[in-house]
Amino acid sequence: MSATNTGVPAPLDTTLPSPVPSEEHEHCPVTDILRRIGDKWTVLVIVLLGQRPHRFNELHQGIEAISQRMLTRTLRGLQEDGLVHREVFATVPPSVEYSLTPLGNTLLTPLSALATWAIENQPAIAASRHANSLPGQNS
Amino acid sequence: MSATNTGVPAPLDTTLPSPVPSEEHEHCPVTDILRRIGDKWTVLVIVLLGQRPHRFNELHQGIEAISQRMLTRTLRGLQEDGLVHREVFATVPPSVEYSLTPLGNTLLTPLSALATWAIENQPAIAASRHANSLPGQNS
DNA sequence: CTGGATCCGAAATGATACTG
DNA sequence: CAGTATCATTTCGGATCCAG
Repeated sequence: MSATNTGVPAPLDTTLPSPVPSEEHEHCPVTDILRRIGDKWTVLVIVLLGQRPHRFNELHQGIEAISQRMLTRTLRGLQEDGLVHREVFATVPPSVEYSLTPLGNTLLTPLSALATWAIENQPAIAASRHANSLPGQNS
Repeated sequence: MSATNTGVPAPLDTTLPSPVPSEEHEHCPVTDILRRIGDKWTVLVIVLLGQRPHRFNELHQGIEAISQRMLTRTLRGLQEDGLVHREVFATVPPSVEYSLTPLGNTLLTPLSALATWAIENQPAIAASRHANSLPGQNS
């Protein structure tokens, strides 16, 4: 049933295209993208690569808390989706340079919007989270 | 594999784990938000609630593929962060209405930007993902 | 220097039964 | 109707070893 809209226009200043296809067979691409960039390190890698191309060890040292395995997995995932370009230089020792593809570069725009929102509202979220986690001792 | 539990007491999976068990390293709020909305169902719930308030079963039937457990956990997480408001009506039978808070409503703006990007570039991503997964005879 | 392979624990998710 | 409790499965993430 796609006609769930009973003539009630959403009074929102943001026009959501229609990210809910209401089809259990097909999942919306929004969820798909969120599942891709919603992991622990993907966004950090994208942001770093958005500044300039990095080599493997540059990324590894730039994030510092990521393991080699997760860095490789993250880059492979981004590369598979066409967001990151991998170029191997047959030097000695070998070096691999990672960079954002044009497609990956366009992701920086909506990602920065979300980042701005997160930074702006992080105190409010932290406050609400902390308040709801505590038992109501005062009232 | 087999049940080789080393006497681990059954953890209560319905209780939300402590957000910060100890003096964990402080990570950027962007990653924090991505970890929150990057799960499997949170965005769908936010979008549905962005259209209009929904009751529990409305959300459950609107998504259809989510289990009661995950719907409850998703709503609890959003409620804890102050993005979703929960109002109980002491009727018979009881009904609970969920709606976006003003803070949660502001999330729709950057989320719609990301949704638009995802819908726009979903074909390109799917094509790249499919091409790289195949043993294609490229170059 | 890059990164694949393997093992392990933790967390997320799903299915189901039960309850006020 | 709106959850909660429990269990099983999958996925995620880290540590380590090993290879080109």
